[in-house]
Amino acid sequence: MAPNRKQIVNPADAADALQASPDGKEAGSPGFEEGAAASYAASEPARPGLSISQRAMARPSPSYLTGLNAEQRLAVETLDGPLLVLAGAGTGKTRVLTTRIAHIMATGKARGSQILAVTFTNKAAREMKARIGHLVGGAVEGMPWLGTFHSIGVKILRRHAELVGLKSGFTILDTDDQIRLLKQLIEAENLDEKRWPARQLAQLIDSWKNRGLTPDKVPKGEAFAYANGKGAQFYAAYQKRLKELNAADFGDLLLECLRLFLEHPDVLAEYHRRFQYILVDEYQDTNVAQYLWLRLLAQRRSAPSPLEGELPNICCVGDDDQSIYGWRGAEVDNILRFDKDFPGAKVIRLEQNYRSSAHILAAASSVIARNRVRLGKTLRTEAGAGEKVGVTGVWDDEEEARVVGEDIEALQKGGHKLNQMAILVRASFQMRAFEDRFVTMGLPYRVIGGPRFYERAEIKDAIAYLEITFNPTHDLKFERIVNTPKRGLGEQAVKQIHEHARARGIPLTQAAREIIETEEMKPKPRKALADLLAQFERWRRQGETLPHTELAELILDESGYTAMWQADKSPQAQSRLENLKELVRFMHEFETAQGFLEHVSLVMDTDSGKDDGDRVSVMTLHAAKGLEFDTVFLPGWEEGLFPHQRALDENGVAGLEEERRLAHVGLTRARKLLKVSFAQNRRVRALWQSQMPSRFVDELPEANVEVSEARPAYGGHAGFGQSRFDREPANGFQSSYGTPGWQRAQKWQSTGAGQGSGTRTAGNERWARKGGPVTLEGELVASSSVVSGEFGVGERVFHQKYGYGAVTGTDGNKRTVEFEKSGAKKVLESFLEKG
DNA sequence: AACATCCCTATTTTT
DNA sequence: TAGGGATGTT
Repeated sequence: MAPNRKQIVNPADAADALQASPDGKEAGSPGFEEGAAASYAASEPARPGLSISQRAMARPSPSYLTGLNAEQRLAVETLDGPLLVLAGAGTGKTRVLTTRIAHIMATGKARGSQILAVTFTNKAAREMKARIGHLVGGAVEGMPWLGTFHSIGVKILRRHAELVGLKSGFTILDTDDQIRLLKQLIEAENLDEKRWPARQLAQLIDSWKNRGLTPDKVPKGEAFAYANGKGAQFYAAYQKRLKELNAADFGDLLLECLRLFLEHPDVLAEYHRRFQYILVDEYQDTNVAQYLWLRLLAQRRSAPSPLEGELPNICCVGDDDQSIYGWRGAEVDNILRFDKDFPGAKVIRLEQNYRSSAHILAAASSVIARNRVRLGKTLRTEAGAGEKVGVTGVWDDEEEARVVGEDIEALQKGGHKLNQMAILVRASFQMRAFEDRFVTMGLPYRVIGGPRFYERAEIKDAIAYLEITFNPTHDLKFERIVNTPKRGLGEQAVKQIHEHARARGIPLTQAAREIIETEEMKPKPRKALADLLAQFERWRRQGETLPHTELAELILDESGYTAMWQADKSPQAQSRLENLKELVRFMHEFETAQGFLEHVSLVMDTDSGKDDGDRVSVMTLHAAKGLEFDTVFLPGWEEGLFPHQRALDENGVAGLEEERRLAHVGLTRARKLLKVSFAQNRRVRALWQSQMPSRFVDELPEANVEVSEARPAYGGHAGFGQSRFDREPANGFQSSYGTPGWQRAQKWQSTGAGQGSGTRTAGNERWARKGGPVTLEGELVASSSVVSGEFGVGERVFHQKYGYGAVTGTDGNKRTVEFEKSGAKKVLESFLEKG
């Protein structure tokens, strides 16, 4: 599908297309907060309470500026004109952003309410609020325009809803609703839903919206990507339906805002006056629509004060090397092009890394340096060399999980907190092996990301009940729960309601109400429907008096929804009930049901970030962006998995580079310890595949890597054909043997419980390790959990794979053994047992 | 309406 | 292989 959708429209062209509407009368346009705008003038101090001398004293070095390095400080103090802050991983990006805001307010350049600060996630917005509050020493109530693109979009849209064909109370559709709606449109067109899935259309429409394309602007060629050219028609029909339903989907929150700004320059001008400073977090993740939105807001034609130049005060912070969301519309190009989009822009690079030790940083830098499309940064650290990056080859995913599990246990014994360890995978199916292993080990872990709270069916159902109670015209929510739990309103009944509604052009609930007055429907469903409608009505009345949380409980109860799950004997039913309780608990944080619903439709993370103890985190690389851990495990570095084959197939070099950025994100999550691994064999769907180590493994510089055991003796094993591990055994792999790192690895590999030598350099940690990676002689053997003692020459030993034999030589942690059945082999001592 | 069976698909995922 | 969704059967 849409193979080259990214190439077709140049964002800049799209911008021009959208800007075609006249624009120029905002200069003296009357009205909105004219007076207020005047008092907002930048020369006026925001804190008139401060005397000049007080402010002057604060000027030399306000306390919030101390501790910033030179480049950070410059980024904070360069207030006027466009500024791009290229903030490498771990360089204090959020600190700069928040300090900058504090600085703007402290210097009296603008008040909190005149600053637009956008983030991508609610989490980021929350964090910024908290940190600004900390800096300013108080509440952040003064920053109403700090939020996600979407939440700010909604806020603006609600104020001017009528101008784009909505009413202020419009609802926000989630993906389910969106697809249900499209399905109906597709059915109405008598299109084969099999051949043209609604899901695909939804994605297509999303991608158009991401690029700021309204139905009339969809490129001809792309419209043909769906149903032989009906794509754009469906898009237009869909938008029309949304307006009828008084609803907007996520894309609309931005796109309709854009339309609003373009069609109503006076409204745009109002925001021009309002926003004296604009700050954008994670700029590398913006899509075209967001870019256009920002550009419109930033490019005010008339400066509010003659003292201010024409240059917009927009500051974008981001890192092109951490752009990993291209697949969902992000345009790295936005950040790459910043200085062209905003003439006169200054660029400041934050290159001082405060997170990782030198080996880790060097490894990460070297990998990302292979990307051709990047602005380029050179990260520095003052931290010590630290540990080299561990690279391990293992037999399969099971062994990988075991090895990681053992490492974690050893670290834990050495006093490391599980909270400071993470396993970052490329694809979520990889998590399973780890979960299985951790469960058997009894190792506490938590999975981050995964199916989100709000995406769970029971949560959506509960929300649908609430929504339909307060908003009877919400057809999609009605449909969702008419027959959940089953109440005899099957396909037939729903169809009947639908037809009536369509014929009369009324919402479903109203149609239902009319139908039950007639004899049209069979008695049974008719009664069920009448009961349901009566319930809606009753709940609505009760909602006027009951607190919303009690109402929610009542609804879940009386609707039979809770009972439905109680009766369900599937294993997940219990957790679903838990989730419902959690939802109600969560509602307590809101004043009203409406407030809750608004929040839920936008902020779909519950961030039940309760501290549930010391646990290892397991998550995808994508989910890890922005986080950091002392120890990071990066399993599954295999060609096809990472870089993912599909990224390569669908996006070629660009896809590879995004995968490489993902690798870079993963590597830079680690503070002290980083362990990369790859398996020779992995079950991909049904069958076992032999895997080749990822090219990214080879891109890790020799000098910063410590290979622990991975060389198969014969290159015949398909998996290793082209890797360094066998391409250049002499100076590649083997050269590591002499390094201190390698010797250290040997030491802890051979360290067992029965042995006293588990201590290791670098700090006071003790590292104990049973078993180890087990690639030997091209064959892999399951390691026994039984830990061996020391075996000397002449001792009779047993090996799980090769059987009995006698030790004939020693080499570090390896033993040469003359096996009775299979001849001489060199094996890791830890796999030997007493014979 | 409930249950069985077939068929398809299978990275990453915020809002 | 597994899970979900759609279709078919009782």
